[in-house]
Order: sequence, then structure tokens, then C-alpha cells
Amino acid sequence: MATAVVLVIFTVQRDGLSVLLIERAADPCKGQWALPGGILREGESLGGAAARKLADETGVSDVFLEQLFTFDRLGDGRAEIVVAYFALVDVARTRLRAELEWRPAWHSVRGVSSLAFENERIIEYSNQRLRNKLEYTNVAYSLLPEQFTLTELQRVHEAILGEPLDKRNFRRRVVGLGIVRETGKTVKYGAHRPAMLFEFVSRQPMTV
Amino acid sequence: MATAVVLVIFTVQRDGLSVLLIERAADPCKGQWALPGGILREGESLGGAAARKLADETGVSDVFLEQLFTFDRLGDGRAEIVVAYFALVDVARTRLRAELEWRPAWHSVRGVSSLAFENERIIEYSNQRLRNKLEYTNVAYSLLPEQFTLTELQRVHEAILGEPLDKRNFRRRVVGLGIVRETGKTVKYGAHRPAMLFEFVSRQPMTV
DNA sequence: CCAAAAGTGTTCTGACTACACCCATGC
DNA sequence: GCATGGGTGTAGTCAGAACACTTTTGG
Repeated sequence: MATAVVLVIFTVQRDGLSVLLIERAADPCKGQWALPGGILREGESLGGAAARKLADETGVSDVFLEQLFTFDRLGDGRAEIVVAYFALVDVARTRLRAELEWRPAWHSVRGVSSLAFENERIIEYSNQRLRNKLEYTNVAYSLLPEQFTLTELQRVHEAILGEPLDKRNFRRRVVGLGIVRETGKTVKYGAHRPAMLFEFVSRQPMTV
Repeated sequence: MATAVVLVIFTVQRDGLSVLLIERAADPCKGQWALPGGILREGESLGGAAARKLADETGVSDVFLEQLFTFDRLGDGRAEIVVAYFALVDVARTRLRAELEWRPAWHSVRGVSSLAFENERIIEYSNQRLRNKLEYTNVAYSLLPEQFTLTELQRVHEAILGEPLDKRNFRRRVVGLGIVRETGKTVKYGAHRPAMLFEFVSRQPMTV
């Protein structure tokens, strides 16, 4: 019996929130989809194991990664204690592993079901925490480049919340709460008026 | 190396929030105050271990008890993973253990310092979560009897938040949010006008 | 008659919602 | 000239904060 970590890795694709799942190559639950995870190595910290596993699966580090909850006995038989983490990554910067017996793949969050080990509940809980933190923190920082337009940020929020937002109210909130600020620079995308670039006030996870 | 639980057990005494600490009888940190905790037994669940430890220390069960956070390597040398829980108990119903080498005692939350194993940080975090949950849930249910007056509930809130509250605003909030409701009965305490008795809408932990 | 606690309403402010039009650009 | 997306202001509603007096009762 050992301790394990399990990861809920979210990304935003074509305006939809997706989560990374792997197809289990081994029993139990062989062939079913499940959240990626792994056993804690000797001398490794929890956060370290989560970050290592995240880098293994997606190739990224330095993104939003936070402890979610600790479960017992939903492991794969090898783990007694499972510490769940959730992360947000920019899909454009990830490189999924392409092993034959391990196929990781993005799955839309709406529509996951019949996963191994009650993993739906973990995803649902994680999604709720994400939605909550979106309202008052900078969690989205790891989904966007250094600078971005407000519209880009709004698309990300809409994808995560699953509902359209009002442009003016959105701007007031994220600027008013001090989540983002204007950079003074503008950018032009194709046939449009130049748009103001914004940046996150901090690219570190906010401590509430 | 094993998994352990550690407990932040709060109570309210004379209008102050207190936490239960034990004086360590064994190295490391012998003689220092620390949060009570224990090693997970074979086949025991996390929540089960927390509830057992809580009953060991205070004699109570069926109170608010919730998982807080999971730490690594702040154990006492025997534990690698430490899952922290926090609880709220009615001091009037507790019976502390009175062992020579183990003296548990209530300590006012304002004024704890130099505890073993960074335990202050756990207490601080726990206190913050408690204050947050107080605003929109029924966490206080395990500090009060079945029925109580609004003033009694308000005293509890004030003790936990550490600041006085307005009577009228307080009533509007707890009634308006559906945390408590009138029972229709009244009670008289000494030389006072009879007071309406209230009860919690539910005495189970609210799931947000 | 005095001390102690219970009960009750109104006003102000700040946050959030809903909502519609004009502007700059590239084609 | 038109399609695309960027940018902006106002009115309404609701929750929370501040605030003072009257009532009942026991001693």
C-alpha cells in the first residue's frame, strides 16, 4: 500500500472545457477511461509528485496546480491514500504522450461518464472549485500568454462557466477586482479595430 | 512511514475561540504544544481515523468534522502524509483525557505561537475556512443544543469572527439564507422578556 | 424604578444585471 | 459598403452595513 496522486488536468479547446483522461492498460478497470495519476516515489513531496506527473503527461510545468481533496480507497488496489490535484494548461503548449497502451486524450467535461474509480465525482468537484476560483482569482493565467485581449480572456471564462457573459460587465469585474490591468499596448488581429492588450496583475496563484 | 491524521478541534468558551492542544510527551519536539493526531490504523478510513481520534480526545461524536488539507513531511518523523481535519465541539459536552504525559488543554486561538511542526499555519488556515463557512452554512450546529435563541447563536458567531455583529442584520441573514428557522416556542431566561427559540434547518453539514 | 436582554424598520451604499449603439478596419 | 469585432454608459435591483428606540420582566 502506498500513497498516490491523481490529476484533473483541464484545458480549453474550441470554447469548451476539456479534461485529460487515459485509457487504463491494466486491471482493475482495464479499458476504462480514468484520470491520470501515479504512485508517490520515495522521498518525493506531494506537490512534487503532482508536478512531475503533470509534466509527464502534458510536458508543461509552471502552470496553475492546486491540491483538491484526499480520498481513501478509490485507488487501483495499489494505493490506499489518493491525493487529488487539479491543473489548468494551455492546450497549445502541451505534448501528450503517444504510447500504445496508454493513450491519453482530451474529453469534453460535459459528457464524461462511466469512468473508473468514481472519477466523475472528482471531476465534478474539481470543476466546481474551478468555477468558483474563476470569479475572484487569476486561475486563468496559465491558459493565456503574457498579454492578451479582454475578449480572449472572456472566451476562456465563458468556456469554463459554460455560459455567455456580458462584455461590459466582464470588463468591469476583472479590472475592478484587480485581476488584470491594461498594458498600454494595442494589437491588431486581421480586419478589426486595434485592441488593448491586458496582462494579469500576477502570474502566481492568488492566495484568496 | 505511515499516514496520519491531525485535528484542529475548535470550541467556543467565554466568547473566545479556542483550540485543543496537547503537550508532546515524546521526541521530537518533546514538551512543545501541538495539535492532536494519530497514525492511521490498518484498514481504517481517513474520516474514520479522524472521528476516532476526535472521540478519543473529547468524547464527542456526531459533530461538524471536515477534511482541511493534506500535508507532507510535517509529521513527527513517523508519518509521511498528514491529513488535517477540523472540528467544532461544544465544550460543555466534552471530557478531555487527563493523562499525566499527555495533558490536552484548550488554548485561545489568538495567542497561540511556537507550536511543534508548523502547527500554527494549520490552525490559521483552519480558522479562515471556519470563518468563511460560518457566513453561509450551518457549521455552528455542533456548538448549540437542538433549540436556542438568536442571541446565543449570535454570541457564537461573534466569538468565531472575533468582532461584534448587529442584531438586526444578523437575524435577517441567518433567517433569510435558510440556515435557521423559528420553532414557535419561546423560553425565558431570568429577568428577561421571553425569547423565541430557533433551530437549524438541518443538523447535517451543508454541502455548500 | 432600574437593569438586562429581546425585538423591530429605514436609509445608504456598492455590486451585479440587463441592455444597444458607434467606431475602426480589411476586403 | 459591408461584415467583423472592439469599445463604451445607464438604469434597476438586491444584499449588506449602519443605526436607536420600545418592551418585558425580575429584583
